[in-house]
Amino acid sequence: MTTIKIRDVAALAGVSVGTASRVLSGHSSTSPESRRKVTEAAATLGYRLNAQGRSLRKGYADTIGVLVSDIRNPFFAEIAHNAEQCALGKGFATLLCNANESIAQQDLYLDLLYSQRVAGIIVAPQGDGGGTLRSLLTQDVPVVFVDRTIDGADVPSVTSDNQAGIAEAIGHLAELGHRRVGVVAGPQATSTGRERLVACREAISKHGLDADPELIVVGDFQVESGRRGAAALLDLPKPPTALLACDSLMTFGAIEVLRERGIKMGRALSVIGYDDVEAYRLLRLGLTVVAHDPAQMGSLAVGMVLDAIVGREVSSIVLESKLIVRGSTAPAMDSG
Amino acid sequence: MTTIKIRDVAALAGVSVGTASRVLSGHSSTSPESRRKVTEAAATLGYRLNAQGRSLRKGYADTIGVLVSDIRNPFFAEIAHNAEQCALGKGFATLLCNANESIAQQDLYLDLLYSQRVAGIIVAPQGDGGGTLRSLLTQDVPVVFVDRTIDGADVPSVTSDNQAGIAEAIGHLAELGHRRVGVVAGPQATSTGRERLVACREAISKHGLDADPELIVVGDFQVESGRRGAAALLDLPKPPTALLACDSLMTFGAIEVLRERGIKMGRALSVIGYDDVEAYRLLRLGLTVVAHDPAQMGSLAVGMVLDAIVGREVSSIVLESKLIVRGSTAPAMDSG
DNA sequence: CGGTTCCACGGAATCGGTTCCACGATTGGG
DNA sequence: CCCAATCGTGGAACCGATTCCGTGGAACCG
Repeated sequence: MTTIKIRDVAALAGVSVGTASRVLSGHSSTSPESRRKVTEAAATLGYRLNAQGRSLRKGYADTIGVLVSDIRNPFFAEIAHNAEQCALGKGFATLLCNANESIAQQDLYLDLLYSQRVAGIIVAPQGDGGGTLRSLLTQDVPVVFVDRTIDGADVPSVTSDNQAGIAEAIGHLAELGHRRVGVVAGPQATSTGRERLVACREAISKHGLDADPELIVVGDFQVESGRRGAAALLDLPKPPTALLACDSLMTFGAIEVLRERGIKMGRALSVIGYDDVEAYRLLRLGLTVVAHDPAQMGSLAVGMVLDAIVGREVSSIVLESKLIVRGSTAPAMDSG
Repeated sequence: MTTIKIRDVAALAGVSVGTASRVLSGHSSTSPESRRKVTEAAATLGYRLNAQGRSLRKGYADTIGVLVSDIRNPFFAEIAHNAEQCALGKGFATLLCNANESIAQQDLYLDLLYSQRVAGIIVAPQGDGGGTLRSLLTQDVPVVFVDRTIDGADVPSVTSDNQAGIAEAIGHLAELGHRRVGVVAGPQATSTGRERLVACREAISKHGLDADPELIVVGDFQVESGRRGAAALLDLPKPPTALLACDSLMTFGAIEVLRERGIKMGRALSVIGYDDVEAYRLLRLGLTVVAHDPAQMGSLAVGMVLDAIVGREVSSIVLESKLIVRGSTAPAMDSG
């Protein structure tokens, strides 16, 4: 079956290609008579637009790109889902891409999105801002960062106040009498990984907690690294009495280890997780978490990128990050 | 900044556009000399391909579409992630779309994917196969169904043996002495929802369990409907002693209700969940589940659609679906 | 040394819509 | 009644890359 082009529609309708195009894209004035004939012909033939042809001529597509770092991470899935729904409401379709926490894949998909001439790009970036990302910023496609940023890049962003969230979390543990707090930090190639680690060190020092460097392990935002990190901390000669994991997937991994070792959260060990993910509700006592609002991040980012597309000034937004206390944190048992 | 076209590259390299194209796409023979000059010129100018132009001319793109029904569902996130990684390995980029369990959105994104002239489409379909889906199948773009199917549609698919999985699950409960098994079934607009419900009824009847129709409630594959369903079952005058939820998100919802009511899984109530999702490991005693292999579903679907693209015959695959017994199921307490 | 083959290349047609331009017809105002 | 403005339309140029076709030159063989 050969595909139907606008030429065929025009022929059947007995009008010129130009008129058919005007009717189908609906932007110029056309007579009711040709509107009827063209619409009818298109329906009869089952005509379907070729987006390539259209956006080649128009120079851009009614499409935005959303590039998240890991679609299996429920936090990013929520951002992506919300961004997509919000964009759809504004008449933009979304191309969702998955960098899989790999800079090479991030570059690959940025290239793809740009080559598709999407109208704008929302990205949770990683790396140092080199590679495709840097060269992309010199092009005229609007980019908005979400969740993460790149140092020195002049790009509007929607982020959370990581520093405040972490400070509150460590403060909470300090109040409960914990002196040795283990931290499973995120990758230092991401702004969130760096900010959260810095905030941890600051808060630990501010509250005069044990600053033993062995109490900090660095993971990569994946479940497995949460497992390794938690295991390493628990295996220390003098293990921590509380544990903070700086990302939802690493939190999963850490909790798995506690399960396997029969360590009870909120009793033998206090635990603070990251992102208030739906799945945490499976825990009987609940999980104390540093919470963000991924849904809002997604929709705000879409608003910003659409503003940028029509040339409006947009400025960065920092959302609140706050501690939600549930059953997984409790006073230190062997304190003082 | 005006965008760089292949014409500019050719000019700087001192060759014709034809030669520049041949070098950059690398399919025809070119002299080492022009290869060097063109590559150099492209790098100097920061040339980036316009995919619109290319695929308009070639008639298709090196891109496949993956349309899942809910990206926040970890089961589909896993399928999508795996499909995308697998496709990437074969040189295809993936456009990931989210139907959000809505037929209208499914149609919208199918239209989008087709208008982008993707080389093939993987979809977890819903509805009766009408609308855009039916007309899409008359076009020449290969389609592969994943997880779900549409009755009467002649489309290759990768699915799980729902019937066997459910039979095993109900059999397990029957062996443990349960007579009243509550079921939170999926939406009847999906093949998986229908198959699983039928399998439940068959198994319940086969084992001579209580066939009280009130023991079956129908949800929509979302967390909230799992909550409502579980609550309704527990509120029955004569509540079930075991519960089976037919999807991962509804399982989440059901467990939340048990948490809130302080009902202990594996003691007061036996619970069987669906899909062996990572998050279930948060449960201390583990969750007995009917498990599939979403990773394999994703990669098999990609293999099939790529085969179909090059014109090979492909036939449907039914993957195993099996029960994994963990701590959430136990002998009935008030049995006999 | 002559003829054939093959390679690399330039030029041009092409993919499918959109939009500019020009023209004829219709309408309204003076 | 005539001129001007307006509207709808057909035709053609155009977006950027690929690919077909034809040609010139080098290489190879007899």
